[in-house]
Amino acid sequence: MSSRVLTAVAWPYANGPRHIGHVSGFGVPSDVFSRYRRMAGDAVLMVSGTDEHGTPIQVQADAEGIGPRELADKYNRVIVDDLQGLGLSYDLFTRTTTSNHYAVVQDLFGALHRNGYVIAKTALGAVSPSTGRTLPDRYIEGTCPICGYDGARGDQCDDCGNQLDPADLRNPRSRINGEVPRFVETEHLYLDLPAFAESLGSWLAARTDWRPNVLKFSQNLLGDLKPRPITRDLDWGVPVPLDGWRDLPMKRLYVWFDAVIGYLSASVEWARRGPDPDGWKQWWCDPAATGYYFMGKDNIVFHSVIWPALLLGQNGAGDRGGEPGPFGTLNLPSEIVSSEYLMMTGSKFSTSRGTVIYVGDFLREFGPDALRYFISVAGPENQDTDFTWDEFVRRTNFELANEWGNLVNRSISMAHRNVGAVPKPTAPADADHELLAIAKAGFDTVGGLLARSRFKQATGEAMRVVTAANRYLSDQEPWKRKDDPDRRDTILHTALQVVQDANTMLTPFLPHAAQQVHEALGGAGVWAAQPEVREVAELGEGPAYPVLTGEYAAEQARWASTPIEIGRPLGKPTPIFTKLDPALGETGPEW
RNA sequence: AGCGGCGUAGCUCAGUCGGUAGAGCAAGCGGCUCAUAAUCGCUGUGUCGCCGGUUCAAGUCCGGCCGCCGCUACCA
Repeated sequence: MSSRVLTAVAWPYANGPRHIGHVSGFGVPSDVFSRYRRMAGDAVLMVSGTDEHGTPIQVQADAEGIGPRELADKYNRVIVDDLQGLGLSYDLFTRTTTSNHYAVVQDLFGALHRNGYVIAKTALGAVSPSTGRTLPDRYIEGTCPICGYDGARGDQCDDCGNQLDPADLRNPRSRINGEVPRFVETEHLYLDLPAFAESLGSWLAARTDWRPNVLKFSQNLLGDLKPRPITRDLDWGVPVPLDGWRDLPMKRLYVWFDAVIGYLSASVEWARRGPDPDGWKQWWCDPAATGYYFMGKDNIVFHSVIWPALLLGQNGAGDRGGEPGPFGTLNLPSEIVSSEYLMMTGSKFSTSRGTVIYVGDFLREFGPDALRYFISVAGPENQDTDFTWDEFVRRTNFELANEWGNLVNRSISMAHRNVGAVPKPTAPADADHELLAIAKAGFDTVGGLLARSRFKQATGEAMRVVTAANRYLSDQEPWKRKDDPDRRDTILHTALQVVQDANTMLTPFLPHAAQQVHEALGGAGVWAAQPEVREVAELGEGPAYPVLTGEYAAEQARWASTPIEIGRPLGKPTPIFTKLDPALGETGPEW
């Protein structure tokens, strides 16, 4: 039975290249999940894109001496290439600077506004005198009025920990250029979050299947909901679609507001580029469809509280009611899958401290599957986890190359040398049935774990099948059966069938290697499809841009045991995984 | 400061509903030689951070403390 699954992947911010911590949070888990669901026969729509608005983009653009659009273009391409290289199977990976995105954001804003969930307030805000742009609290520093610490930020003093109002700082200055900010009365629009307290509360109360920490964290926030600004004084962003605001050059929608709507806008863009422009509704408006959101833990609040509030508001289902907006009645998230942090010797990745590993560097050196495997089996699924080169080398050499790669190699080598093709089994023995049964059971076990996003355990269970096959070969010793070719061929056939099964189970984690194993087993065509970069024309006004998409429906991989074809010719295999130099484990790479 | 999380074998980590503590790696011994010196078997180790409480029974629930980490609304 096929069901519609929306995989909504957090949007990487396009102010620089992404590091392996980023992709361990949103990237690899979402792709493993999506590939599994597709193999299991579900109709998956996996969308994301680069998040390209906001002050940090503007600041970075200033630092590089280019415009924000140029900066976004630059890092959008870098990120698209990285994600393509990792094999993340997006149906559409787009960006927030498209006319389609602008239109969806403005339409959703309009619905919220009509339903009464947007309020205007005037507040004292800091602006940069030289540019006139909003200076976000965290870009202001000065002397803490409470403890006298000089490096206090506008929102909080790092020394005494008190929350601050930037207007209270003594000697306030901009961290961007040192100038003294001007505090001016400025009017902004706010999302009236308190008007969702009840509707959000009852929705959250029904989320009994969520991970307890996510649920509890979200429910705690409900007690202290405050209106949240959705506009900024900035010239880089989506214009506010209201009379009197539309043409103001220094009023734009706040980046968080437009970014989180990207899940919807990307789905709409995907449909508009396909045969049915309304196709996105199957994933968003059918109550039977499910939506899984993947992100790092710092992003939980946006997905468990704020995005649901926007959806409720659009639907006219907040505490004040209203009418459904132009998108009809949209589904709220089914599941929030958040990751903890991948750490580097006990602390966060940090560009400034030099403790950072960029995705692009990593891929060029080690390829995608070793990283995908490491993140799946040793990633920060339940708690912060250290990345060490030592463990990476060990996982790659022992688990991927020795246990799995060598199983593939030894099985196919023997069949190639003795038969030259997939051998024909005769009378299977108990041991053969037992191994086949272990493999068969693996589909249910591993599949069940993947459906619940338990990636570490799922990887372990899949590898258990590999271990069982290695043990089987040791026990059955087909290389000693020269005088009994029927028995030998039966053993080899059984081993190859389990290699096929294990390869199927490992496909979500190791899609590139899975394709190679498929071919080594004599298979033709696409086993596991990969995303590709396509240059597409803007749907409205604007330049062409690259997107990630793919023909995943055409792949052969199915979540079931596929019988290997007797007599199919087998060539001499070459190792699928190359081992890393153990010295790497001690020193790390050159860079 | 508030909120959240973590503290389990030398290392990295699992432990759903409370019921005699687990896996992998590392170490040692042995088997096998088909395979990328690969693989298979056997062998240890734990005051489950500390103190107290609930319970017939606590790694698991409750309270307090110590240590580490993260978030606090734009750094996964």
